[in-house]
Amino acid sequence: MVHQHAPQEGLGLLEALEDCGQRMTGQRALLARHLDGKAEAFSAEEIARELPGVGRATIYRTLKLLVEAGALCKMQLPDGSPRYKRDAAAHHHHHLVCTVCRRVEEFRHPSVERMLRTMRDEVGGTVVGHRLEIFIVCNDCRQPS
Amino acid sequence: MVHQHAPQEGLGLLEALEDCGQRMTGQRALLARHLDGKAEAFSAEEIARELPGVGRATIYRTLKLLVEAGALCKMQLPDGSPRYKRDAAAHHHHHLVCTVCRRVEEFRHPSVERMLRTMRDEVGGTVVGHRLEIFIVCNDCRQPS
DNA sequence: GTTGCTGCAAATCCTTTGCAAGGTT
DNA sequence: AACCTTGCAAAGGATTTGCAGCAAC
Repeated sequence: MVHQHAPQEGLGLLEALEDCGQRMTGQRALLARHLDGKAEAFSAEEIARELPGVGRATIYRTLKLLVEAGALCKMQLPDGSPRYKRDAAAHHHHHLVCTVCRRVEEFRHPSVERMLRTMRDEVGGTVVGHRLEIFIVCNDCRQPS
Repeated sequence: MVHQHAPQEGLGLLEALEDCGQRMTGQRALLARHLDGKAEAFSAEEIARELPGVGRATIYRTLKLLVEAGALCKMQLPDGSPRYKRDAAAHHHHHLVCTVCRRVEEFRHPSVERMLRTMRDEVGGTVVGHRLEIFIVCNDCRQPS
């Protein structure tokens, strides 16, 4: 079985910001609390809609901070539209994206790590990173014909 | 060794368009001939600059046709900026992106296929696609300190 | 009191689209 | 002739940025 990370809380996004030496403002606290509650991937626009009290610019600026802090990861759906997701795993993981409901799951699997280790040795050059997304139709979306 | 596809010609992009039943216009021929000469990945904007005689809209429309025809693939650099690349391999492959010079190579490797086969069985849901990019510093960019 | 943060609006980047005119089959 | 394609300019989505005012440290 693939190990799918539960939508656990981790450290909380506010803490992530504090750890970067950022000032603690009302907007950031609001945003962090709001995002902490999101198990699923979301778009910046969606957040702007849900938090009319926080300016769009602040939302984008804060999301970027959180991505840089490693507390969120930014990814793209198959059609290229951007989504953010709480980084439940403290570290390295990959994404499983349902092409129907657009839900995103994080996963780890030894076969992926094995592949990456192999590539590290085989590739001409130094591997500095990667991106892996697997597109699926999830069990919930596979209609019970 | 990874099998890196040489920047070979393949079928030519014009043929790809013909095969889709598209009309053969002067702009399309120009664009196809121009892209045929490109070994490296490129941006749409770059093409628009290089072919001032062809309208931006036509360039985007034709690039999209070529992507749908499978003759080009569209990808994103690590920073998210979009790039197109001639699809040298007739089929399925992955990308090696140098984070310094931004050059993109296609590659295939059995370890990747093995990993995908494993994931197909392990994942909860039906796998319908994937995206894999490995970011490197290529040998040319690794400065001879 | 500094320095950093916010919001607004304007600006940017990448791309799509409406529409009238012209090219292809 | 019928239908597709083109180009222009406007529209659109996602983000960024300039800047003045305000809040955190």
